[in-house]
Amino acid sequence: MDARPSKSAPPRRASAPRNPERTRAAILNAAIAEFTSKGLSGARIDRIAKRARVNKRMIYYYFGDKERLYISVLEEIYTAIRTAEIGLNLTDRNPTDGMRELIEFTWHYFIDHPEFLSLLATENFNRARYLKNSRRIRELHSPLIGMISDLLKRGANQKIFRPGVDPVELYISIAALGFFYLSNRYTLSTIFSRDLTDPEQLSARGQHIVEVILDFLAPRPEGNPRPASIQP
Amino acid sequence: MDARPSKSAPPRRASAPRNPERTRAAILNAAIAEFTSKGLSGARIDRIAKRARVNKRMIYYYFGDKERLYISVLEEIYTAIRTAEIGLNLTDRNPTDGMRELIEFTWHYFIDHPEFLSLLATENFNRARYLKNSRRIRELHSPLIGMISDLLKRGANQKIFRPGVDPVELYISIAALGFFYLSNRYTLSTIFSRDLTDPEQLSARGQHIVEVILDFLAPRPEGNPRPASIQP
Amino acid sequence: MDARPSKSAPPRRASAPRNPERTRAAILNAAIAEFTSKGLSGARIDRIAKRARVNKRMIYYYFGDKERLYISVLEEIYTAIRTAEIGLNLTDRNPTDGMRELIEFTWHYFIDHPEFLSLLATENFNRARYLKNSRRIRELHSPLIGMISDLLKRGANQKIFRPGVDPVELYISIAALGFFYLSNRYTLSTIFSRDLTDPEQLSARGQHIVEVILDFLAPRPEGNPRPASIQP
Amino acid sequence: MDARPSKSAPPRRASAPRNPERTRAAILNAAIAEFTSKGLSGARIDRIAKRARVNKRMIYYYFGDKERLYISVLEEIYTAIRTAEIGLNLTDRNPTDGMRELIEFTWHYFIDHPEFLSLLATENFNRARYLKNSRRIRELHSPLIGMISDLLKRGANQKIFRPGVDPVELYISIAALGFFYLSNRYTLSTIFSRDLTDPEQLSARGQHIVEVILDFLAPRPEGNPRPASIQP
DNA sequence: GATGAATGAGTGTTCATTCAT
DNA sequence: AATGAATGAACACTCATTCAT
Repeated sequence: MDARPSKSAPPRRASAPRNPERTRAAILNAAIAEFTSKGLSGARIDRIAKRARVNKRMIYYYFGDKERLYISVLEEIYTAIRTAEIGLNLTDRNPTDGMRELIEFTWHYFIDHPEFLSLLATENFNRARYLKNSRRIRELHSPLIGMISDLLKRGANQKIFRPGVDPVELYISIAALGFFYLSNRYTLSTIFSRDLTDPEQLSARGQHIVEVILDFLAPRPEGNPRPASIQP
Repeated sequence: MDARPSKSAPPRRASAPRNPERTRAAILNAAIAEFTSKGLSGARIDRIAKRARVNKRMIYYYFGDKERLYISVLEEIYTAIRTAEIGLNLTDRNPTDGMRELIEFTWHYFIDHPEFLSLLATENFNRARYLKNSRRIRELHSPLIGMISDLLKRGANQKIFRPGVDPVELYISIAALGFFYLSNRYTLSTIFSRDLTDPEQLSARGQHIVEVILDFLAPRPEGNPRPASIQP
Repeated sequence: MDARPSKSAPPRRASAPRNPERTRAAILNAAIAEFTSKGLSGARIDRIAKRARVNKRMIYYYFGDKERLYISVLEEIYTAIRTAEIGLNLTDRNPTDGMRELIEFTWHYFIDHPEFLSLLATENFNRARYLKNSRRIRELHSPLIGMISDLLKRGANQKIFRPGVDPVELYISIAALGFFYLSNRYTLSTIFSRDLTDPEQLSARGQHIVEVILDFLAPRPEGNPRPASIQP
Repeated sequence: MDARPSKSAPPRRASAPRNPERTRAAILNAAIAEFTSKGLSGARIDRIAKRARVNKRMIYYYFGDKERLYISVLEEIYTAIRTAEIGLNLTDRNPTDGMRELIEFTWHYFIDHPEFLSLLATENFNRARYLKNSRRIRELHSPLIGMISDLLKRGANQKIFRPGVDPVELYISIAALGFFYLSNRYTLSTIFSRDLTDPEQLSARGQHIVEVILDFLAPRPEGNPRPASIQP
């Protein structure tokens, strides 16, 4: 109604104008939140703009379209976890300690980064259609496998790990035991009438995962093979 | 469906008109396919009607709206897996055999029913908002837990399973090791450059899961605690 | 502001509801008007809906999208002129009379149907991209060429027309002399400071066109070739 | 443009920075191309900037807005053809030769300058709304009419042209026979299944136009009026 | 003179749902 | 029980134009 906007109340912005980096980051963060909570087809460009306190047009200016914004989000979150993993520096530890740390790190990373779980669920729902179009992603993951291989090798040499364990298979199991629990806790809590989000439950789950993986890695006692594996 | 197609016959339909049960079933199956491949927000009522060869209006006639149709789909697929599990009749087998059978059944059920994985992913994405509104679901799952409890108890009594294992925690791990591998195989295949859908990979994964779970269930050898669990 | 729409004034509609043919026709006529005045890229689906007093969604229901609506418009106007031409029944007249009638009909059709001129201008601007995709168009135009060929043949036999005139080339000239004058009258009026839309100007132009074409068709007088064509 | 591309050179531009004239010309040429191929409402400021290798803001700096840029384009192309016509120097030739040269020049100018045809089509589509706002345009066209009047007068005096021919009407016909053929060749080729763009067709059309116009200009043979013009 | 960043009002199109028969 | 027609609220994306430097 009033043509003269009052001096005292200019609308606050998350990104100061004329600050491209901040604008871009604000959009990216808003997009992570939106895609996390709504998925790809459920996400709304309008809401992302509002969350980022940015003109909708800017999203297209910086990212092209919804799809490429989504791909940027994927690259962002994958880069984040792989970067954090490298910071673990497991190569200096004894194999068991190192393995336990990796397991616990993974578990806590999943707990602390629900957006990672959610976005991966979304992307797998789409059969990784968008991830496949990302160039930056491919080379990102070999350090992780390298670290795990190193632990397994040293552990086998010291006879504290069984030999012949495949690092990819193992990592998938480490991730699976935590990822599935967390990403599916909503239906699981409902059908089993147990609140899996409860801190005690989470803590117990963490120990369970460590135990399951380390039991699997333990070498078979000589002359005393596990009953489980000698079933006819 | 019609064995005698006459010349003047109108185009065949999945559901003969004036056959309520068949119409309802056709809609439900079409909805399962659509929600599986597109998710909740991505699913289109129009496409479901087309898939079911049914007038769009019929969906509202039989199911009320999109949300209630989706809930019916959830009830349908949960009923299917729990019914199949009861058919296993594990109570007559020795604990190790029974456990292995349950693990393998679960793994193969997941492989054979991608709609189950996909719909659960969708529902968990929505934090089980719709499942919670279903009355039929709650009582469906206790037989499964009952069966697992029975196996664990008998195994512990015979000293072939370690004592004190929680049946819900265990089932979650059994499911996790297969579910995560399958539902996330698209991103995993991409980032690790390995085709996880390959039949050999699937077979190896099945054996891996059995081994991981049975290793965990194996009792600790007396005087020979696993190195893994005694790390300082 | 008022949530209760008053009984007395339900918005009038051009097309009664539940009358598909009328709805379709209303949309088509509105589209002709809109594409005529704004062109393809300037036309607005919203305005067409408003003109047709129809819900915007109905346009997509009946025509698919803007492009297919535009193609339907093209088919409509081409069908109209070719149908009108067939009604001329020139085959019963003497060649000169028949030719004059065709010329005058064409001239007056152009005057009376500015939408025809405008839509053809639009379509040629797009290099007939859309016309080429129309199946219904191709066979529409041979009757016209057939009629002209008949006139030319009879005229040549009676020695009142020169022989060897190509009917397509001739029709293009007949159309050109009227079409260009009318479609370009706006810039021509401006640059030559003469109101070409004035009825007297239009009438004079009609006579001019007849004269130009019939002069061209007249056979060369024996031993008296036209000076124009023997210039060194 | 630059003959000595140095190694460290920044990407070449159509307009070197800080060179106002070149920048302006680059924009104008890019605008001609864009308006020619897309029309007024279809033209995009962004694309013009890209074509001109110039910052979008510069267009506003030099031309004010899209509309004024478009008007500048119109002025440019009209100036070009009228300037070329003056170069013909018809006043020194005999009337028939002069007329034939004017006809052929016009025909070839249209063939060689599709942007002229296209932009006039666009402008007439808008009923010359923008041309009317141009001051520079009005006085541009009298030399052409002067030249035609001179030819007609001399021809009539020498009895090789019929008397009383209106120079504006005649020029419109000369232009019409070529302009319509070329600007509408896309739909005409489609509906008559004949490739009007073919060089042979173009050549035949040129001869046809000359013949039609010169036939019309030829004086009526005494005592032998053309049959065409004595119809009751 | 020149530029990257920012904006608000559209654009064509889609969707779940309801109406009338 | 079954159907074609109709609706309004979104939705992703675009555009000419302006701001700040």
